[in-house]
Amino acid sequence: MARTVGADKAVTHERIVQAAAKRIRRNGYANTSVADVMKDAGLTHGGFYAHFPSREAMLAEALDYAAAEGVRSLVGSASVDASTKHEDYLEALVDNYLSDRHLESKDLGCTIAALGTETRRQSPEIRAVATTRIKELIAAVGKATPDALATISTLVGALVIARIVDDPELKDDVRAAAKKAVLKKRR
Amino acid sequence: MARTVGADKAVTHERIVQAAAKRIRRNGYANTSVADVMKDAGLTHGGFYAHFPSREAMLAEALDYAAAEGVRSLVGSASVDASTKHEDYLEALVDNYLSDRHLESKDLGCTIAALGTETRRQSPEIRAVATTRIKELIAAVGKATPDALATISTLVGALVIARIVDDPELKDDVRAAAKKAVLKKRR
Amino acid sequence: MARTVGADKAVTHERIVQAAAKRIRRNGYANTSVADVMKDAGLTHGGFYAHFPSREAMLAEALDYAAAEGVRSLVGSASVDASTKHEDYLEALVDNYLSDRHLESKDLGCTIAALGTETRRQSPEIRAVATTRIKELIAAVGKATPDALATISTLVGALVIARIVDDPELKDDVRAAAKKAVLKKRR
Amino acid sequence: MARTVGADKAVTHERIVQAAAKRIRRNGYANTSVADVMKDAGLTHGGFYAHFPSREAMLAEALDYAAAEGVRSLVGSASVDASTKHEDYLEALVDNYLSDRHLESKDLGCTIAALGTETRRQSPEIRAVATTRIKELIAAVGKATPDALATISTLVGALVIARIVDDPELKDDVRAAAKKAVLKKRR
DNA sequence: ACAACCGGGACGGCCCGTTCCT
DNA sequence: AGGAACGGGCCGTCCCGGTTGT
Repeated sequence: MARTVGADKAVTHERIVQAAAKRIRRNGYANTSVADVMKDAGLTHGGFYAHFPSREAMLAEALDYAAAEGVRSLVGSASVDASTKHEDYLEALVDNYLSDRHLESKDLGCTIAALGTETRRQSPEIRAVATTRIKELIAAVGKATPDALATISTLVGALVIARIVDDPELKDDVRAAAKKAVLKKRR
Repeated sequence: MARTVGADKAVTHERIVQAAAKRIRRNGYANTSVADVMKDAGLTHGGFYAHFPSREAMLAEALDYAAAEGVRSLVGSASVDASTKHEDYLEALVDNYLSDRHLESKDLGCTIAALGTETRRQSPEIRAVATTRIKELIAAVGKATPDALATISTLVGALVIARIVDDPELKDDVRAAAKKAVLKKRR
Repeated sequence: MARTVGADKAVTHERIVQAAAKRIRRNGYANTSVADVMKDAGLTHGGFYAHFPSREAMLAEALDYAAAEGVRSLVGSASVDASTKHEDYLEALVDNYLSDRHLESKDLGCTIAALGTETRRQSPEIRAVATTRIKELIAAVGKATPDALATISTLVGALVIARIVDDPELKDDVRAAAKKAVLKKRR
Repeated sequence: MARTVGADKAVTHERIVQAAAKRIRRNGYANTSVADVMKDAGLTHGGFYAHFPSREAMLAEALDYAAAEGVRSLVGSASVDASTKHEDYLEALVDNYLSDRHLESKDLGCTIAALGTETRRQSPEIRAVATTRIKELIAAVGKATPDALATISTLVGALVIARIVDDPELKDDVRAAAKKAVLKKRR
């Protein structure tokens, strides 16, 4: 549709951000080049600086987008409604987080488990974005358990470790241990 | 520069590995250049390929060295001896892991918390090294608690998160929650 | 001592400087790219930063080289020896400066007439180099006439103007007027 | 931005030329980008090619405008009227040209002293424009002295040199020598 | 034989002049 | 006249061989 020209630009901007959000989770910040992102978005690298003042700014937006999506998918996927009991909700959430799909996912999912150790070395702007979204995540998980901080820590750590190791059995053990630890606390 | 004339080749090799081990934790794999490492080691980058077949191989050795050191420092710092009670040992270990010094440390300490999310994207060789060292870490922590897997997950996750966020209060909350969760399980 | 290797590097360095010295006079600073200079020097641009910390530093060296050569060619070409009288020396110098060869020269000759108005906009480092060489030029011309400053100004101005205009007659008029003005003062 | 709705196209054209005229004197041809000029003119760079067939054509017009203004300011500032004696007129003109204000001026004043050495490397169109305006300048100065060509050469050369050097004393010496040389000839 | 070094090719982010389509 | 996009170029950096002197 030939809507407003400004809308076109906003749409393109969003497309770039989405492409970048995928790329950073899959390849990390350092291996996310402007040209690659633009190509993923169906554009050439020439027009990039009409949309962002710098690569840095794009990365910040991409992280924001990715992290928001991560929170949504974590909370939302735990098919929850008003009638769900807290215990069931928490268990669904944990199962979702530690699921094979999430574990193997490369360009979606939790940004802490995907970019955590790299985010520390990014600019203050990016870290501020991360901080905001982490607080959001904490608030969301807080609805399921009073131990949101420890729960998130355990889940993130387990996923990071499980994603590193090449031993399938160890992968499973880590996840099982994390699940048990998180749910045990509820008793 | 004829400063390494008397040096054994193995010694030079080791010096390069140590320099790289520091650099990868501080800057990540991607931001660790051959030239920088060699400069840190007091050499020129010209002779690098006399010591390693590729940058990749150096990174693998560097991770191995860094991870071994990480395990040692984690276990060793919790000044433990045969007479120490398990509860005290675990608490010392946790306090050490979550200490300000470790949190702020940039070129030393736990390699999972420093390089975890990047290691997933490295070569199989590097991941194999990581896997071996992680198992070693699990065994070491297993001497302090039967819940080694969950304990490590929680600690790693907490440190990763605390290192990302720019909110000091949140930093402390995350660490406190992790400590409580880890020690509570012992009761 | 590995001086032949080092000498090789010094030779290459010099070759790059010479190529750059030609290029800046022919094309100006702005149109002198690192890749072009390296190509002129028979190299690829990949190795450039082993010889210079930055393009800027190369430009400064290139200007220094070009200006020194300019002074030499101006003074030296005025075939002068101990027996030459001052009047003859000055006239030879002026004729040389205003000669067709110098006028048409694109990559050799006086750097003030070639780069003067661009040098003003360069970095302080480059302007410092230019200042030093200009003082050298003044001293050299001062051996031929007490009015070195005015003489140089007139000659430079005339050459700049003659090089701009596309009217051959005007070119000649400007040069003739400058010559007359410079030599008249000696009477 | 509908701010030029009522503006005549010729007016906009003129505004662009004026902005470009300032920019080329301040930054040189090479550092004058289409986008910057348009921004200075209060427009976006999208509409540029509705006014000029190319950047080159704009530069030619800009030089023409700048040079015409340069001639006007040089002759006009030497507040002259029919009753002014030639000697006084010439002195006023020289003082004006060598004034601190003109020396320090970055986006106004004599285009030969501002763009001389760069103009040589521009297209024939631009050089033709320059030639025409230089002849105009010669005619204007010719009303004050029969030695217009030498006078202009000396003044331009002095200003170019004084603008390069970073030594304030040398700056003054060059200007003083040029003034003396130009006025001495009248005796 | 071996370590150091110079050099090469490629790619990174950023910017520019220009065109197409409104 | 504007907005969006394109293709190419530039500076700087990287990882890695070929060559050379010891």
